[in-house]
Amino acid sequence: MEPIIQHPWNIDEQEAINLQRQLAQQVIKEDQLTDVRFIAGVDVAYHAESDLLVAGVVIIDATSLQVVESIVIQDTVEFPYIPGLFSFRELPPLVRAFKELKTTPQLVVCDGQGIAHPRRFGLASHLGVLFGIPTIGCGKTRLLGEYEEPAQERGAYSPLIDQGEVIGGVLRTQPNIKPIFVSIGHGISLPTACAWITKLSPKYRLPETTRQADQLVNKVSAELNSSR
DNA sequence: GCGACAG
DNA sequence: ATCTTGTCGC
Repeated sequence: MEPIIQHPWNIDEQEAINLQRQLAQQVIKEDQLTDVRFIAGVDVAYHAESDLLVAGVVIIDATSLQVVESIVIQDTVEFPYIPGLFSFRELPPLVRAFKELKTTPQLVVCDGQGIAHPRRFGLASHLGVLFGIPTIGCGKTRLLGEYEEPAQERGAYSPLIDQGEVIGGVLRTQPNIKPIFVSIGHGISLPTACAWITKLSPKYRLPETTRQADQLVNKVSAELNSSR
């Protein structure tokens, strides 16, 4: 699949921030999902002491949660890790991986935040607007916002709030286990996003999409080291 | 100035 | 993210 909008990646910090403020206006916070049969999961692994990285995307069947396709590509780091500008580091390689997909997903789950971001435009929102596809931001930790501990039952979630605005949900995917941070990426509502992440996490804390993508890039990343 | 800070 | 072994527990 190809991006529906294009913009430069070789920009500086200030230009990146301006771009986020502009593109954030295109984020849709209502459900636009249609016949969700395939869901994509993405992740990136880095090589310490080098500028190499491995980006991967897996497609899982929405019903069986089994992997039906996976793409892995190797690339070089071109942007530093700056909280708030994460997508400018991981999106370039992920876009390359998406271009090689044969299967078109109807939903994408990202390892990082969606609108739970200082300018309401985290990795998930950026990827969603770029491809014009529904996305969910699913982070293991918080970037910003305050919240109350959610109930202990699986599927329970409490609002993540910043500046008096609900920017996401702190979701309990497994009973009595540390919750994860879910937020709207693009083309989906928070309740629907939390429902999907809960469905995608029948056995573990993290959804199958990110677990599978994680295993994929880590495996390839490890083989890369041993062969040197 | 100090503390926080997705991966 | 990555650096890193064993270990307590279901």
